[in-house]
Amino acid sequence: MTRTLIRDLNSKLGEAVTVSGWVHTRRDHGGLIFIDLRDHTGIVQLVMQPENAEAFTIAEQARDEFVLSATGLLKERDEGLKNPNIPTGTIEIVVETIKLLNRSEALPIPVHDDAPRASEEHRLKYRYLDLRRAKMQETLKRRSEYNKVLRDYMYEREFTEVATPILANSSPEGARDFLIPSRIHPGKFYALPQAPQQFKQLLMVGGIARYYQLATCFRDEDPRADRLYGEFYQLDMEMSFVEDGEVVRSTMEPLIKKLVTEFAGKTLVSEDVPRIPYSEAMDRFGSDKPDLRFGMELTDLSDVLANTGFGVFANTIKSGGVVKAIRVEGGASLSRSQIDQFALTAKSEGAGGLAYLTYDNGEVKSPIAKFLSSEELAAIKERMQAKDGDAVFFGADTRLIVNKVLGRLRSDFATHFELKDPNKVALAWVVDFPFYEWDERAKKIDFGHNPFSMPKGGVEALQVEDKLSIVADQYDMVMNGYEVCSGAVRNHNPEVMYEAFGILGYDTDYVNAKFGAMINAFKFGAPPHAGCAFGIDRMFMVLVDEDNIREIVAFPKNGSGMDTMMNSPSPIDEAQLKELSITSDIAV
RNA sequence: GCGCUCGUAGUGAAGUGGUUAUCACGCCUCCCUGUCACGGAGGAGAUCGCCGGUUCAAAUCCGGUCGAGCGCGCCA
Repeated sequence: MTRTLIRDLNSKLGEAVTVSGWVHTRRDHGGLIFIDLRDHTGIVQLVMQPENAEAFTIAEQARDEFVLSATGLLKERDEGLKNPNIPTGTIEIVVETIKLLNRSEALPIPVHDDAPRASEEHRLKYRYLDLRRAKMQETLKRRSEYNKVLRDYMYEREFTEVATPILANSSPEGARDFLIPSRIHPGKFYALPQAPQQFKQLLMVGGIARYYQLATCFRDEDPRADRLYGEFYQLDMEMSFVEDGEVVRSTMEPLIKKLVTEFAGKTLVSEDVPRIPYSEAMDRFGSDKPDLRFGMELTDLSDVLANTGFGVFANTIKSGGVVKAIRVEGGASLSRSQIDQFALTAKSEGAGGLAYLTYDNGEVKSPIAKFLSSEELAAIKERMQAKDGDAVFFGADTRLIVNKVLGRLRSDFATHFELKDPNKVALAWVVDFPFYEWDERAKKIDFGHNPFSMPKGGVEALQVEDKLSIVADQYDMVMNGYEVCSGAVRNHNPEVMYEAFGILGYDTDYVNAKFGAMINAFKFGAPPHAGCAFGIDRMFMVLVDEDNIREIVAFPKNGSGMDTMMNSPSPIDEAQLKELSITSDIAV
């Protein structure tokens, strides 16, 4: 008899049916056994009665996660026996025959969603069992739907999906590469692409005016809760002959809004997606990826406190630093030990300490209040618009450190006071990233983001005295405090490339050697082009309310870059290494 | 590479110097004909991550080490 999916049973009442799946739970009453059988569409109750000895014996031996195929009469349950708590609670299958398709040992981790969840370490080691949980089943299904939305949208707008090479070339800029030794060319290596950046620009030169790809990207950098180790996916896209805003406003914004409202069922904080210059984002929010679901902006108090008697503030300002503050609504309710925790966080971000004022019953309370004049206290209250119940937290240091510390605190306070509404999504474009940045360790300037973007103002803009003031025609999209996209108007002019690298001290030979394909291609009628890439794992994570990116990937690497289930990475035997002309003592 | 937190039966947790290390789920045996996280009786299962130290006494305190999570560095 053909197998029926459990979700389709309702249309077969009164018929003989066959269902296959796993033993979800078994309830043995001695003279009557129930088994809840689970397939990928649902759960149904099987009833085994002793009159049917063969089936009854198998049911007696069955245990959790045994694999069964059962045939019997599908009937509506008698009144009083129905269970309104489950979708198939009004029906059951009175079993005639059972086939035991496979057994299962006692489970190392629970498969039921209502059981306490095992540690991530165990879940990843037995991921194939973890994936049986309804939550994980649902997540992978949603991910598939999400990918379909992306593909359908791009296809409908006449973007051509092109696969670019996985065996690519090492790039001198950016993250660490994964290298693949070449067997045919001893001593030479492929690299897995960190992004299809150069290939997609070459596609523009190749006349594929609208390209996209759900591209696998590889980077050998340490992971985070929102960053996978090793490999991740981008919705990578590029367009030729685009006018200002065509990539961002007319093409990608509607897709992201559709994902937020239709796919995720969330509300946009603002239909209009603000463009915030990088420097303004750092100043107002202390972050280049600010969460705009809440305010709590950073306020500069350096002018008010320039001549204060509080030495820490005065000395900071005198030596060129700044004093800024955030007002935390309801912050006066924080206990001393809670504030100590936030102070610890502030220190971990580079602060010397965490000064604060609390407002209660018309009074200011603070360990530092006695160092501040009444005029200064009044000015702070006025500037911060502080009222009873609030607290004001200060950062005093270089502008860089103050922004970093207060930006982190702003986010942590918002989490503490539950200001991050999971049903809302705030989008923003952060624009005007610096073309060059000062590399403190190397004591030289380097590319800020991406050597392939166009400096705003073209080649003339590169002539200015202060190279750090040059702005790139480059932008990020921020979603609830997560960077989900990076894009740019590309540089399609070899002269600008040479000039941009020349400022860093690289001559044309260097550029020709490292980016020969692009430089050559640009000499043969390269169209102006622009594009972007969305980190689609991370964006999906935000849309489905997960705070760890490994939760939305079937087989992620752990925090040490290992797959403890497959035991990778693993040693390679001597013969394989020899074939790759790798001679060393690393073989085990 | 650095910082913070954690490591106790198969799983998840409790135990912060002193009886035989506690509980829940799971597992094993037996009983049970309407349960649905079935119920009842009994049982097995832990060198408290590892090494060293302090102490009359260490799961507990100290040092080291290994592993995990989070953060920093890093991520054009």
